[in-house]
Amino acid sequence: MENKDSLQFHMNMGKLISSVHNMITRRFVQNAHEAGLDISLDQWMVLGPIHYHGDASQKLLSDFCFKDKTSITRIVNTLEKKNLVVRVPDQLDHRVNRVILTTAGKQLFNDVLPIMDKTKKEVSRDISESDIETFKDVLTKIISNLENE
Amino acid sequence: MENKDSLQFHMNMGKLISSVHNMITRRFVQNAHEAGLDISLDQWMVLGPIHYHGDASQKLLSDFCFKDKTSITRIVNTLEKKNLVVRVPDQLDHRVNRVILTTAGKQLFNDVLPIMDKTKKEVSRDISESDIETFKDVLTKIISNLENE
DNA sequence: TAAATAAAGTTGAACTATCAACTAAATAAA
DNA sequence: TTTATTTAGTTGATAGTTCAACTTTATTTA
Repeated sequence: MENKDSLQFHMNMGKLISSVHNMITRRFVQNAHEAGLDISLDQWMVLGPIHYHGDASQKLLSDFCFKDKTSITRIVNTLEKKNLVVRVPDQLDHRVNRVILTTAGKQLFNDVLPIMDKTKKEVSRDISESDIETFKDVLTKIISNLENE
Repeated sequence: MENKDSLQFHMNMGKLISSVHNMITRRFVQNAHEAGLDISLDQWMVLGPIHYHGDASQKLLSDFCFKDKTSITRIVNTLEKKNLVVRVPDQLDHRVNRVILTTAGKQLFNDVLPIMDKTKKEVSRDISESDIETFKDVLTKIISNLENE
């Protein structure tokens, strides 16, 4: 495996991020699956803000998750199909959907929290607090670098 | 946008990585498109190792890119459809495909290199060398944390 | 050597991402 | 007020991801 390691050494940032992204996604789904929970990382990333906001519009979810509105439409479709959320048309602005957690959705949210923690621990094992901080700072900085179109 | 910023502040690592991954992908494709080049980040991530190795098997590409063999199959399909690569059956092991760059593939590779550089510069603008180093170290460490299944 | 197992790729299905084109409703401009 | 523009969301098309099931070829092992 020395060959692979040496290749890895040459990986650029984009490839590293993409690889890490895929690996975290896989590990999260795997951990959830082992706990008998059926949820993808993207579904979770949308479910969180829905829980947090109470009645988020899809536009807000889109901004918050840095996902395209089309992606949000389809993830909410999936969540709705699984009876985890419902769309409620806004009374004032008829263009807007408010996305609300069902009881099953709230239940799942609470069940997934420890899975999230477990995954987070596996990801950041043997990495110092200060390195994690720098890591998150850099990620945040990259977001602001790329945000202004 | 203070609201959005404060939300961003609460983003956990997984969400940050996922957001950054999506944003880099988008920016790369956008930069390529502005230069008249039609290539996705995933296609680029596979094209690179093909160029580097000369006659990589799909298995090697899979390991190197940390992508599922199914993903490699489909990305190579796309690259082949665009006449950028060809699959050549291995003479010794008939299970193996060797993936080779065509002339057009080599040309595109060279054309995309500066796009990659430009994107890299945009991504890492105003981030110190040492923070970038820490950032890459953490990514590499996460990969090794998650690699052992 | 014959049978079992492992490895390299492919295919189908379900989900996500992105782009472009679209509908419907709200707001701005004339 | 009527028209133009913007905004929220959906739909269709194409590409990539993952899982499971499958084919074909190599390698083990009995």
